[in-house]
Amino acid sequence: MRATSSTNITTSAASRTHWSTTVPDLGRRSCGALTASDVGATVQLDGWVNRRRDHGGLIFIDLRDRDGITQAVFDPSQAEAFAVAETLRNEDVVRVRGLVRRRPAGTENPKLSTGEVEVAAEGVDVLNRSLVPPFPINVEADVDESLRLKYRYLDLRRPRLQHNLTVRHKILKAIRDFFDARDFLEIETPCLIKSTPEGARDFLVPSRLHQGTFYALPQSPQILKQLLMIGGLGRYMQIARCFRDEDTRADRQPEFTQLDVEMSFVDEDAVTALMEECIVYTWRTAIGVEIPQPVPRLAHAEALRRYGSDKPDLRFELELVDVAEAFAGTPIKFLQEHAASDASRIVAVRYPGGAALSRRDFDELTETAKSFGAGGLIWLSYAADGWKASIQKLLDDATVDKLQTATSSQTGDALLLVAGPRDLASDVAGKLRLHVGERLGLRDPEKFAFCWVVGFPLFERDPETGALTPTHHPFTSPAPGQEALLDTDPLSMRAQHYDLVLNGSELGSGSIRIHDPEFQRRIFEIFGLSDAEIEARFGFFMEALRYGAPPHGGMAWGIDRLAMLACGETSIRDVIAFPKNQTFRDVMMDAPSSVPVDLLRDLGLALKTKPPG
RNA sequence: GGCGCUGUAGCUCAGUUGGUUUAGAGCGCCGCCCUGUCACGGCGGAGGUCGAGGGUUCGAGCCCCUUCAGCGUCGCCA
Repeated sequence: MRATSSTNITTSAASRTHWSTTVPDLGRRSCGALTASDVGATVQLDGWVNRRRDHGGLIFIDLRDRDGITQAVFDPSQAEAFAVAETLRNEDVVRVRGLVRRRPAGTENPKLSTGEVEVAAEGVDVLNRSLVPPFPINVEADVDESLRLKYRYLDLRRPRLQHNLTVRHKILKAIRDFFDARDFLEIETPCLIKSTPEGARDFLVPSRLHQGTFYALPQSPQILKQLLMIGGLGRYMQIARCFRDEDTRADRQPEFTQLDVEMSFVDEDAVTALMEECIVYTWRTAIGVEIPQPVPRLAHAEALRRYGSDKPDLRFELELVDVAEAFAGTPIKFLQEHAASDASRIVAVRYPGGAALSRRDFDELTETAKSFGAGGLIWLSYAADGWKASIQKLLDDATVDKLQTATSSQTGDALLLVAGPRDLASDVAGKLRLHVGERLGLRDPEKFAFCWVVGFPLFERDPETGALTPTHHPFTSPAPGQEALLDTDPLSMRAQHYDLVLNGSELGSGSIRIHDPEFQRRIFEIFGLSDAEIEARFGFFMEALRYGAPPHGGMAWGIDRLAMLACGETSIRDVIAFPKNQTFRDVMMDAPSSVPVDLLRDLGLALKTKPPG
């Protein structure tokens, strides 16, 4: 579903009338260009038959191209053209010549930009015929996505995808213009690189010339852009393709596009300030939306406390409220324990108007909370005739009043209470907050609420193994002056890391990088790498750090998601020209697919698993 | 990888408790008619391995098992 289908894409006057390189052909027009001021001109239109309305003695052909739709009228007085028009069908490709004339009074079509006029056809060439398309091109019908993907070239003819790809182009153009104006160089980095143990699984490319060895496709240009800084390029950007061989998931593609940026001699404030300017400029230029500045900055801990998420949706308030105090003397044992423990939280999510919900609604909310990982949910409602709660008999008026004051609840509101270990309670409450926001229609897709989240911990504990792992990637520098904590209290270290968040989605993240080789080596060690592994996998990088690596930092944005949100779409597949489906297959080309045995032999490979089919 | 939902005409879908003959509808498609439509209109027509395989039953689109595909969701993805 598109929420911002009304977003206007304006096309410049020049491209409207002459978007072909065909010269000289002064009569050539796009199908969205003609207006009353063209009346009297003889023109030529090339396009697809969007629809034919055959009245027997008069035939209307709606001619469509990317720019719009123009009505051509065929009259028996032009016998030859009329005879051709009788044979036209949807998606045939035609060239129509004729005179632009004003439509008869009362027959104008206000739905078309060209609706005041029509072309009285004098001649028509059929440039190509079309089979009957497997799904309608000329109406916004609901079509199974796998069918759309199989015939992607037909889906691309529809206005929705043409609009989305236009917006995406404008975003990329705005970004490039922005960085070009600030002395950044767009530098291409290779796609055939070395496999390095990073976060995700690498795609591998077997080498024919060096059998038994493999290139890896980059998960991101991370190391390469750091090497560009060591190479003294100073300011780099790239619209880069990245590849990760991970398990499938909604809104994930095995290849995706990143804006990649890196700068030397900068600190966190410099990078975030620049990137903030960039997003403001991009939104303004690409979709005409002004982002209020400054973009709010939230500390990581603060984001978790107030919103229960490190990527909070700031389109609405409904902040979480800690209410442990109200339960200090409660007879309810588990609440009393959580209230007393520093490792726990008791969090209230206010549900405006929630007192009107039925018992059954609250039961459903409880199930929802459980699906988020909660042990259970306590609800409390402030109805006009008194309060009600899931633990009615265990609550007293004083506690209920305290809760109402603490959460600024009004009569008619409800509270959803979650108690548990700090991280879990925050997470569940944060998800409930989003759920309530969703139910109340507060997550308006036409609203854009950006924020920065900063001050992430440098390390976290792997919940399964208990081992220390970098919160983001192993190249992130700790906050200035904290290096010594590595030996004493690593979990207290803050990272010079920053996330840009939009409407509850992480759009991108960046950091100031480590440029000290010894410190980098120690981080790799914590990452679980032995000296031998560091040498084998990152030896080239470690060596580079020793040749005068400048301080540097940067950021990367997910362009697919950015474009998706800008277009008001809910799937990144709708802003990618040729996406893979949910199982990462290209159903149009049929990829991945088996290959001839000779190719494998040339590569020195043999299959252990027979390909299907 | 786990769980859930879906699979019937080209498309979007209906199909009752397992039992009316030839499995329906709208759109699309084909033919004929129609000079102001723009979701044109009128009349007529074609079009189905009910995802695949197996089972239960006198009888299966419907129930059971297996399998394939798609979608959604969670794990996973620095």
